[in-house]
Amino acid sequence: MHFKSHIFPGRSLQGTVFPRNKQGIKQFSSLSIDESCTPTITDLISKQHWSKLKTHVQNADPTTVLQQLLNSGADPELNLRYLTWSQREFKLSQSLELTFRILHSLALAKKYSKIRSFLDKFVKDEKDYSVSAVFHAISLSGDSFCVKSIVADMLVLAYVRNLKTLRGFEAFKRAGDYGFKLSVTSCNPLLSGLVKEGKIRDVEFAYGEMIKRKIELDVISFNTVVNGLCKVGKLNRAGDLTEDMKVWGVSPNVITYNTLIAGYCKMGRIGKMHKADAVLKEMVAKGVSPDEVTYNILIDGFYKDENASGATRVFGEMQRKGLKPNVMTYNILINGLCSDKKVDEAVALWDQMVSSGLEPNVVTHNTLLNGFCKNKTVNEAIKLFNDMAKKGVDPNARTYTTLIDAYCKDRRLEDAFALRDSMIDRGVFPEVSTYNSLIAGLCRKGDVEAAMKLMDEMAGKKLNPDIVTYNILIDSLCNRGESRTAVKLLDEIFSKGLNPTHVTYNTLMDGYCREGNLRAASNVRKRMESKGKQANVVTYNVLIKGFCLKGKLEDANGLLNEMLERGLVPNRTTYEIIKEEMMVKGFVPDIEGHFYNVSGTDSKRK
DNA sequence: GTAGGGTTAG
Repeated sequence: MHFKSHIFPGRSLQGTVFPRNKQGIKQFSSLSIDESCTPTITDLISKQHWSKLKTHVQNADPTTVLQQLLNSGADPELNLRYLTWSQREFKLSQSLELTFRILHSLALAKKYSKIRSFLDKFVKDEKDYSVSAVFHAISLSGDSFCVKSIVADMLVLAYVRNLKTLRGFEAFKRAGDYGFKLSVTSCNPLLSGLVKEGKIRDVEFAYGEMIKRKIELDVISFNTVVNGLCKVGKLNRAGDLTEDMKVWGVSPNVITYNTLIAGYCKMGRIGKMHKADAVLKEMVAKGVSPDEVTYNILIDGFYKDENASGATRVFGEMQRKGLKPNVMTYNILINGLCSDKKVDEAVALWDQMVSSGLEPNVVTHNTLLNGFCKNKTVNEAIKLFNDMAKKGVDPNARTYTTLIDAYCKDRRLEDAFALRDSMIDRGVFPEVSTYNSLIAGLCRKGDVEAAMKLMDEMAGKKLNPDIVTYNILIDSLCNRGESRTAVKLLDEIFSKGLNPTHVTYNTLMDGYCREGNLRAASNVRKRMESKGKQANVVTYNVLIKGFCLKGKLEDANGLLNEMLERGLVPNRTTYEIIKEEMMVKGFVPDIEGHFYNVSGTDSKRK
């Protein structure tokens, strides 16, 4: 018997005009429903007799059938099953209204996991639905405001978990418009997603909204926002937030403090490790005990600040406190020693690590491998690389990239490309950085054509050039005295949605400086600053060098003063560039490397 | 299952 004739014998469904309820959803009159029909359909759905169901409904409008099911009060789970089946079978999208009415009824029945998995698929292949249309559908989906909030909440989470953070944020805002109450369970991942995408303004907006909407923020919410603020260098705001959270009855925990410490460590400011140490003292004073992570962050911070003795001191303190160094601690130490060119000590530490019962992981291997490479002992690196296979530590893309880069820098391009082939053979997929190393190698050789060919190969593998790729190209052009061509790449960078980094601008400035075009260099600086990027130490080094080369020592000195006033720490290069000139002008460096003006009355210029 | 730490390319 045919489904169509079952419901409305002798009438075409499509032509039927149904009365609408107040929400504008078509409704069946109870009189027009053949009571025996829905049980048949629900029975077929529950038994998953899809082909029978298909013959049953094929001449009916699938949407109308869905409405029929909804209004018959059938099990929402079966309605959902019919919904997904009909969409797949008839290659159509059921209306948002009906879809969310089903979700509403599922939520009423507390079948949350069904909703979760449905929404997961929904946000994955949702076509042109605007978030506002979806929210309109939610608002019409039923009577229970509370249940609608739950569905909205799950929708936000579904967006975020499927990396559609922007839509998640949009949904978060819409939820506010409708007054739906969201939970920290979805807001926290949203905050976290926004932080990962560097959308700190949105993070701050969402945070403010959460407070306004009286969503009870937990320690994770605060820590996520603190982390976001730290990532963009807003350390003061991050610190304030740590105070604010107490007002909301949430106490900072070890993760809050670790995040702050890491924030200070990553900042290129003068006295940053002093600040980091201050946070450490503060947390102890507040009764929060530092853990392994705290010490790992500090050790790494001291090494990156080129303060090996500080790092050693903290490492000792960690052990005195009874905290056991873990694999990551050793990785940090080994990396620190390698960057301090003390590869032998790094190897000794590796042995110490092994004898303490810890197993070097792939990062440990990559770190030491890199140490060997950077210290011109590529053969040692190869030995270590071969050891990995024996020990069953799988090399990853970074392992290969490190070696490939070393080969390239060693002008062994053939070996580099052979390694690229071998990694592919072993199922390790090259990354953009792998190609970047190879492109840089070819550029160094002056083989721009081959570099371009490699870019095509990347495109074929769906690997998009990143900002480093462009920086390499820019550097290569600048080295050939084609800074004017290089600067044109900036537009292309923006058009690809990439953001130039300090390196990008600094490389261009360096190019112009070496061409003696200080005016163009300072224009690049202006352009950089107009994008909200302040000159960093390298910027100053490049410009100071440019001025020195032109004999404009007054200007060079002015730049040095400017960088000191801005709290930037001149590095070894800065001093190497200007040492002679500065000494001539009556400045001598002190032990810490800061200049005293011995001829003037100025106090120490830090 | 939710928040913090380490390795590559410029």
